[in-house]
Amino acid sequence: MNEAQPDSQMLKGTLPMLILGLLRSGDSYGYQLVEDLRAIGLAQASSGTIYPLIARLEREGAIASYLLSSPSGPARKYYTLTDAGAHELRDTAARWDELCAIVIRALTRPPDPKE
Amino acid sequence: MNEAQPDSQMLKGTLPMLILGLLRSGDSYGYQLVEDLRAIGLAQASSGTIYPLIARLEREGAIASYLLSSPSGPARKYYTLTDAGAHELRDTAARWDELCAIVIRALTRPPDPKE
DNA sequence: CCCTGTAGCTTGCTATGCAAGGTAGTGGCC
DNA sequence: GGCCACTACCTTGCATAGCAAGCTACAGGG
Repeated sequence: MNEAQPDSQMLKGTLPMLILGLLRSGDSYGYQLVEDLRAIGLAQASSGTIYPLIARLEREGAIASYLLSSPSGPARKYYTLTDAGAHELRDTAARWDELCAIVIRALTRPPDPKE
Repeated sequence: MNEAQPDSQMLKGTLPMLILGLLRSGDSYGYQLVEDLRAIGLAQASSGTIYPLIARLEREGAIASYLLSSPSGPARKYYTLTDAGAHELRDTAARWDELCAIVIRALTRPPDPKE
């Protein structure tokens, strides 16, 4: 029943891609992004990871922010994907695909007959 | 022409799986494993990464080693997959599959209609 | 008045990939 | 002999990034 959770090391480098990917389907804010990540299977997603990450993405220009008041708490800081961010997402996804291909090659390699 | 290379962060946590996967097709040694990783597409694979990693895997009992003289240099330290290592490989591969599923969910999420 | 939920953020820890460098054995070349 | 290249092993120091823990603050309910 307990679904295997990807450990935190395995997650490294893929999280920015996940955030940018989520933002592609509409603007969002930190708290919501954490919940979205949990909803798609990343139970370990924590705000201590996400907030520094989105701060970095904004600093790098991949996302931009604006404030909107919340009906149930402090103001929300919404993030939107910039053109640079969309480009970055495509690049990162290409690297991800390449990594997937490498993993497949390593795990499906035929047995060495000389042994 | 230049194939996208997965960056080093993205690689974290998957390298042990790759090593164990390669060893499943036959015993090998550090130098050879580095070359194998390059052959399957990981151009950045370096001995400074692999040697500490296989040392850790042996310490943890996932692999075991034995020495064999080389026809062209110092003795080779061959590594073989233990039962624990095979088990570890299955577990890690399950976590990898789960991560792949999460990535797909994040990148193929339908656009938010409310926007 | 406190507790829960929402929403933002920081600090300190840790794991790990990698460049750089170091040692050694074998063989080829001048 | 002296030098270089290739093979083969290993270590040190650094940078990155995920995460637990903790902090502040607003809103509403008991």
